[in-house]
Amino acid sequence: MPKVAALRGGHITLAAAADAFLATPRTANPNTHRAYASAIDRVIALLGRDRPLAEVADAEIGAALTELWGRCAPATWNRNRAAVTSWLIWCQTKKHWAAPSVPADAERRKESADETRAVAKTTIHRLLSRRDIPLREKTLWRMLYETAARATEILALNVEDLDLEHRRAPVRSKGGAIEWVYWDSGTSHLLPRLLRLPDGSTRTHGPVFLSERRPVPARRPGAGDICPHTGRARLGYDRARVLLDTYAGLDLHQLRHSAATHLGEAEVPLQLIMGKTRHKNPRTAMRYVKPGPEAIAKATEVLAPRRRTH
DNA sequence: CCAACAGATCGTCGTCCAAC
DNA sequence: GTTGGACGACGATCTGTTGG
Repeated sequence: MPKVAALRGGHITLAAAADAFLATPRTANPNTHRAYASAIDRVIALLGRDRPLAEVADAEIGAALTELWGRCAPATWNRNRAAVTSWLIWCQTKKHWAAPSVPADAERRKESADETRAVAKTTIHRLLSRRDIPLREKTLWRMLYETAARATEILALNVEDLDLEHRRAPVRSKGGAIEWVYWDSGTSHLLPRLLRLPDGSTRTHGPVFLSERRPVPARRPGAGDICPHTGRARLGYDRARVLLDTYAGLDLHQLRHSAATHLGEAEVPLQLIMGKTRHKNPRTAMRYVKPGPEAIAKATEVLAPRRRTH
């Protein structure tokens, strides 16, 4: 490192270096900026905001990362480590400041793909056949399991989206493309009941899943999230999450993951499971497909030479 | 009228996942 | 394998309802 650059870096505090980095627009997405800011801010708070950047040793960066996120999941560790790495490399290469590096021993961790938190098929079936579950929750959970869709996608559905005859509905993916989710007879029986109004008629428009209370004036949602028949607001993700947690101790995502896992256990081909879950990347879908001992034993039989009887 | 309650929402941080 | 944008999780908090 040239002496001039080292001198320039010597006057920069951690806080100033962080501010300079974060003030430089990197992406248009505010979430990314927030994530970077959060990670870097916690590190410099630990090390001392007013310390000169040039005086911080590599090992201190490593120790700070370990203290803050050493016990978090690998994905979290890697993400925050990447933010700090990006910041320090920017200081070194773009600004030519004397700055520490993320030490080699604070290496990236493997994001193991084995924990899917899928629950047993019997657990799902027992939950869905319970009699103390209100119609709305029962329909939502069954629909989530049968469609293997993300909870936000199902909660975003409107009555006019539902193709009840063909047991399917379009969901909009990120690129704006239309993808279809499919359900089975269980959901098919429940949906008409859910859409029925007290006077016997049927809801034709607006959110499929509604909150139980009228929206409070201070938090009135947009017109598209209000049922034109009842004035109720669309059921939100968070409320739906609390309900499933309360009744069953499960997460909404576990219904989707369990569906994919159960399809895999039934030896449904990976391509089909990907079609169902609408995963673009086989690696993602493969996380949920874990052949059990029985399936492996059965596959082994294929390799055995045929016995011939003479 | 008040306190307890429960549904609904917010704020913030953690995790997922598909493009690269 | 890496990255960063999108999305989920979860405790805290807000708000309307209910029973006394």
